[in-house]
Amino acid sequence: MSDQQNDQLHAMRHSLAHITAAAIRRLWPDAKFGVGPVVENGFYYDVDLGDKQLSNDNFGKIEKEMKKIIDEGQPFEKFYKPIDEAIAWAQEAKQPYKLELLNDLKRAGTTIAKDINAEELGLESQDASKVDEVSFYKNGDFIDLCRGPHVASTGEVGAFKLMRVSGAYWRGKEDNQQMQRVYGVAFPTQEELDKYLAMLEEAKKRDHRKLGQELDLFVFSDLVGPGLPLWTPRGTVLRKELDRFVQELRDQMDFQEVAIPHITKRSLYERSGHWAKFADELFHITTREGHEFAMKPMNCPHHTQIYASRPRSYRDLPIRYRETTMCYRDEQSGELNGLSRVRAFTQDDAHIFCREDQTIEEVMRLWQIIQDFYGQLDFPLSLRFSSRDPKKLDAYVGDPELWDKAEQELRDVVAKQKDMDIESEGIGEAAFYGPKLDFMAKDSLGRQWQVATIQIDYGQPQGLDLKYTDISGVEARPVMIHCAVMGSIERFLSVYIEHTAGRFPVWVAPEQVRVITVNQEDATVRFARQLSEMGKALGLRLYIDNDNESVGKKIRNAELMKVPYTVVIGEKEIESGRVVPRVRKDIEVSAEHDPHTVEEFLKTVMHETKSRVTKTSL
RNA sequence: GCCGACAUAGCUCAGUGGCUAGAGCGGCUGUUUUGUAAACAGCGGGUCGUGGGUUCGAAUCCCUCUGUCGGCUCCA
Repeated sequence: MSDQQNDQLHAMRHSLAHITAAAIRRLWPDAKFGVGPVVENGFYYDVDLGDKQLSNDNFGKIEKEMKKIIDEGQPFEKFYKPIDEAIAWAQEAKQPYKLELLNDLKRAGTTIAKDINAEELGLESQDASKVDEVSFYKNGDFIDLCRGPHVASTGEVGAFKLMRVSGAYWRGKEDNQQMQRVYGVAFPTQEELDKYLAMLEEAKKRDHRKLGQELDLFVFSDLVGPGLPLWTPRGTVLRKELDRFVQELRDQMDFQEVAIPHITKRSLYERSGHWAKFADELFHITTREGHEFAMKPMNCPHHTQIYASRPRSYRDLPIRYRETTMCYRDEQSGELNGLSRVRAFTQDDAHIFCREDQTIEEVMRLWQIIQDFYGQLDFPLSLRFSSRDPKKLDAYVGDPELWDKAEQELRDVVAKQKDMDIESEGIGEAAFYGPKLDFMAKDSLGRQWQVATIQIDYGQPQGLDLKYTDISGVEARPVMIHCAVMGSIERFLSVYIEHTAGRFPVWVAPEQVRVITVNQEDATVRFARQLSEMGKALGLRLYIDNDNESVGKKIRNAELMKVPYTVVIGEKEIESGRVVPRVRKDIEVSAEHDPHTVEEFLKTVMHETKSRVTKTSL
């Protein structure tokens, strides 16, 4: 899409936000309005209707009113008011939220409280040198404080649909009044809107919570508690296979596996800095003797204590630890969501302790692991650079100079990588101990998810007083590099399940081959068992369906479970000793479905498993 | 945590103040021995999420708690 088209779409969506507000005001004249910006795929408007609760049932009415306004083809007119007149207008119109914004504007030269995103308030271009004038837009009798731009008239806004209403804090602050946020999506044409809505439908169909249930991958128990997924045998296969792949890639880089307890005395986190920052999010434990412990919310402090257990020489570095292990965080109940946000999650974690002169090379090699992993899984990656918030420097541990150094090192690594560039900057999204390179995976529906991360950390080695002896016999401070490839396996699987719609490639599939018997005769069962035993000897995951059901029914069941290969065993197979594998429909088949000997068939499946191919060769 | 919606059998769902709460699928039993996406019959299966209230009477109305969902806030 060209910039011009982009600007046009932005103006359409922004104009629709105004039309939404205008329609709401026609229906509820006492409505108080907050802000109404453009967001991804659409727009929203925050409103305060007093005691009146909006629900989806009201959308028909609001949309009808919006369509009237659109049909009226009201021109959008821009005009300016001196700031004091604007304030008088807000008082007159009984718009306390607008009044607050205008008063801020007058006082501080900006409406933007330091802690709020300018774009979201829709006012960043109300520039400080011109505080004596504020821009307004008017359509019909609806006037709104706004920087624009808008389309020429309400008749030019394309296709839209109101989607949902939800609570939202005024100016995004938890202590503030909660308003009702009306969301809409909008596109230039009905076709594009329909396409977007179809994508949402598809996303709903492949929702990992739904597929997790249907494919028997994981469950939640009310007795165990929210945010604590339990993995079934099938789901556990996914976890193991993916993790094994990560570890094989790491083994090429000489990582050593370590193991740590899942709790610690509070003193560790006081030293690392976690206690001060995250005490509320820790699961706390008090022993019967009154000592305070906590469940580990991450692994780095524990790992540092293995490093610190003996004197280290510059010759020992880099020391590379890896461990796939569970962490526990007391997330707010409203934050929990399927596998994407849980209270117990598994990190495929790694920590490197190295000399400063080794940092860049180590980061580059970690980067390679990440690329290999996501390349194999057919995920395009993009890069996000997460740095300190320059306004909240006290929220971080470590010397500011070392932070600058760490951020520069990460940028240097990016500069050396030919095939990827920083796509977005997450200012204020760094960890409290160091800046991050975050890798975003784009799934098959075009959605982006943060997955892998590489972090350079000078803060914790300092706080925990890690050292080594350098070449001149002097004590030196190692650098710590954190790297997770999947990040949280739970979260990664939520993405991967939706990316594949549960149609996992053969090497990941919990069940690779289903053997279906035509009847329950001895010879049939014997042949099926033979095939299955041979497969298991090769390390394959096979399951025999010998139920007293029609072949059609058993095929259907295998299809529903998205098993990649199904073979039917009956008289023909017993006589010929050959099978005709049925291949899951999404898999591209290069050859005809020729009969294979059992050995040939199993060998092919094994080859696909060992070399982790995504497409089948049968 | 906050705002709102929702919670009926293992699953998907019907039942909006009035007989003993239903269906399909799944489960079990029997019949059938099946050839590439659903054989037939029978039988089980529910403290209608929890606790309280209103009422002659509550799955149904009200409150509490728990859980789930959509957002907000948060995310080492």
